[in-house]
Amino acid sequence: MSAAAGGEDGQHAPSRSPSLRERNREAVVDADAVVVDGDEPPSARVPLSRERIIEAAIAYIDEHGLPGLTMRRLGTTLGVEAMSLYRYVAAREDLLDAVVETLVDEMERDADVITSPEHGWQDFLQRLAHGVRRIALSHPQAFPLVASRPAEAPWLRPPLRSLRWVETFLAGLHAEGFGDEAAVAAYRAFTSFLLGHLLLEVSALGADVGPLDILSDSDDKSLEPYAHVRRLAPFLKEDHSAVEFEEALENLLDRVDLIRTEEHRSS
Amino acid sequence: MSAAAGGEDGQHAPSRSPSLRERNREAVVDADAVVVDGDEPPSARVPLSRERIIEAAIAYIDEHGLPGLTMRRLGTTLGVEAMSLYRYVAAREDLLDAVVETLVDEMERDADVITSPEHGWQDFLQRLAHGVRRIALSHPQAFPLVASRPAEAPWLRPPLRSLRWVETFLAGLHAEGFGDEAAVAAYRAFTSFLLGHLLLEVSALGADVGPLDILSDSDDKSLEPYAHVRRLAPFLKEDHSAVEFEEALENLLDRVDLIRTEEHRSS
DNA sequence: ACCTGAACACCGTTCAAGT
DNA sequence: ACCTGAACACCGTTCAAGT
Repeated sequence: MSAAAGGEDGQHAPSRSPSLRERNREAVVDADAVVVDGDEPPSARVPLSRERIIEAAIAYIDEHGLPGLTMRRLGTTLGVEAMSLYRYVAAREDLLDAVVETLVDEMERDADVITSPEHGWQDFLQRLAHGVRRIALSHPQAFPLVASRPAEAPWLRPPLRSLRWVETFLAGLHAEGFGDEAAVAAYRAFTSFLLGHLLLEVSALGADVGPLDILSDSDDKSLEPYAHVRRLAPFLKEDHSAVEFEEALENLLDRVDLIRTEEHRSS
Repeated sequence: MSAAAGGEDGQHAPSRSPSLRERNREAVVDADAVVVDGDEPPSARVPLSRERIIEAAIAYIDEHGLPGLTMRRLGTTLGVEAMSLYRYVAAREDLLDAVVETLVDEMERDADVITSPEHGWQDFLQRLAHGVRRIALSHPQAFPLVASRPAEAPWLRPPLRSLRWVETFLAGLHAEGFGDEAAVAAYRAFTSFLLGHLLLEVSALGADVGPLDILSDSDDKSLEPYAHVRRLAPFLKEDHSAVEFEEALENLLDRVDLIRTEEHRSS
């Protein structure tokens, strides 16, 4: 049924992606400027580096999907044989871990995300949530990795799965007067809210435009037994992800507020 | 870092799994009893079937993880060459789709899940939620597939991603007096709540027992800059997944109640 | 110091051939 | 009708060898 679609993507991947190449070159030039500061051979081949490989991997996943990412194809993309990559990454698995880490850290360079509350904890959490959402939406193919890679510890919950972000989160709430248990409870609620929404949003983006999508305009026989689905099709097809996100975020903030004040009473 | 762990699992998979074999045999005998009804050759080799393959695939993923599942190894598990599988499944991708479908339909055989409300919609949704949770927890390695396989349509949201379950959901709420938009909004809220919680719970189960897990008992130098994480470690390490789930479910039901009554006022 | 050729053990998948 | 042998094009990964 859906096999044909799936079988396709693992095969040929013509690597015509000028923008990718440019981005890499740019990134490396930046790095050199900082480190070597002025004596790089002018027209020499840009050398490989871990960062360059990871960036290329993210770009490749964004363009061709995760299953399309192959050490050999990634090598070709970088103008190099696959074996060369192993100087910088231990294995494909290691590369995928690095991709997740880089994605999560991308928020640090997001100007709208602040690292400690300036206008109250609600604003703080709102910026954090929107920052993660921006990442998810700009890397819809790669984002699911953030959820599916095994975490380093059970309490390092996706999508805020780095020590640094957990620290930022807890420190922020602490500074805003949250008690210890309340901060942790808020962290838990926040992560599961974010993960559910963003994964769903991202999965909707990648949904097959299959036979079920024609469902609205006619009485498709395959929908025969599903009267309610058919009747509600117009509503189901509407995309409310943005407002849904805002509403759920509001609700979450209310819950967090409850958590906060409840703790004040009891402990 | 975590590369060694990841690299390991793709290699050797000694197939000593008597329980698996037994389950398959049993399943097939059942099927034969219904279809052929009495004239199967007594000690003949159980023939392959799509169901048997899918069941075996689920069992294999549960035991060895998703990346360990290989057409060739699955064949061996079933006492057959890999090529034989292609009589029943179009491709590995097709098999994974079938695994997801089977998992989702497993709820149908769950006695505690009812297919239309008997004691109000809250009870109905509660049973549904717990049913999905039971599946997730009993197949922690396979469950993420439910979220990551591309959906057939954007509005078929994981983890309730079958026409039948969406119909059941909508019909149930409709019967309980929900308006059209309210039922759809409830479906959206319900799925994202479920997905977030279950994915997080399942991912915690599979978390590496790595160096970060020792974090509590000593002042690990790697935690130096993370004062709050270190201080809150005792709280972070506590596992509250069950109560967390119940609380979030309660909250969701409250929200759904709001959605329901709001619609009554406006439309 | 950085990259590659050649090789190994594995993959998914096809198809003509066996029983 | 059902399964397999042989083959193909692809993988990840290692390591000795090239520059």
